[in-house]
Amino acid sequence: MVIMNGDDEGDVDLRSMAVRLRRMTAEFNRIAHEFANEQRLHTTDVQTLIMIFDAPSPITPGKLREELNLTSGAVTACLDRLERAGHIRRVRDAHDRRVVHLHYREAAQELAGAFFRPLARSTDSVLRRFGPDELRAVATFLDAMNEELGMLRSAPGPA
Amino acid sequence: MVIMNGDDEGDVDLRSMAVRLRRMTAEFNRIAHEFANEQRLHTTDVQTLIMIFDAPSPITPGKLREELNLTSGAVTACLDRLERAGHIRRVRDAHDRRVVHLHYREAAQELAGAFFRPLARSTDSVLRRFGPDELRAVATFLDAMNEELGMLRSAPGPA
DNA sequence: ATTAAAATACTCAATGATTGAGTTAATGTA
DNA sequence: TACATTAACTCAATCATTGAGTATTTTAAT
Repeated sequence: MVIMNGDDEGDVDLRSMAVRLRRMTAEFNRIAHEFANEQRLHTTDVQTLIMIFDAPSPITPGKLREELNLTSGAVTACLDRLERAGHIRRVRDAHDRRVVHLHYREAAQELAGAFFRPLARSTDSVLRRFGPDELRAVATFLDAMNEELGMLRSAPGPA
Repeated sequence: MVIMNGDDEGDVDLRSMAVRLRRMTAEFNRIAHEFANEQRLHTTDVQTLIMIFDAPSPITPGKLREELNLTSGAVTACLDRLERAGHIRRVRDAHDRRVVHLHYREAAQELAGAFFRPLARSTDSVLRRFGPDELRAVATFLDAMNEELGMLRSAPGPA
């Protein structure tokens, strides 16, 4: 069977899909970096804010360290910057007093709005073109990718 | 109509889709950062290498500056590191001698292999679960997103 | 109870990538 | 020929990140 690389008619092969995915990641990163520059923030700070926002329940510095692949010192410095700028709040856990929970403030909500709005518009404009079945396929694909990628957490190598 | 947020039965809404996309970007970034650490490279270097690899024709430092949202000084430094490490080659354009074209060397190919292999395995394992129609839907979605995100290039603001 | 080990977040000096402002060289234009 | 533009580069200053170590709290063992 001949492997076709194009988007036009042929099968969707692994390589073309991987390039698409990498391209999208690059686009997202570029936008995040652009936004960070505008807001006098750092890319790390923006990534951290997004993590804090998207987390279903208040996240901890340790989890952030793991998710962003930073040292604990870098996380502390990043949280210091965000706290100093009034974007987040540190809250000590009452039961386990070693743990800190991170909450965002209104200032950060506005910031997040400014960041997400254009993205949401783009995403919405794309989603509108698809039917429910196709959307479900895309959602299932993304969920599967996220689960699969989540399993690639430095299986080898020490902590 | 009631907006449902879950993955189980309800419609796929904008919010849930946006979160999925952000999550995937975060996973990719984490993996790239992890790989960079292992290889004693920087995240920027890895991103640059990926751009050089995925570009259909040899890319220039100027294009990189634009894509990665860096200053030209940072790009030069990054390319210096990659060239010193034997990953890339700078080639002056014969016709416009201001322009430099970037080519990768074999060393970089091996590096890219080490980086992409696990990702490819994950992607492949996911793609295998979908039929041709669904795959086409996903591919179309990604293409549309990439085009739409590509249009979000700092429309306002000076260069 | 007491001690040791593990876990969480933090501190701080050193490193080094990135910025910001310029320079150099090549090309296009009046 | 002079002027403006473009592409890449240089370099001192800045500041995020690392790496090693500290402080505090919790868990497990004796």
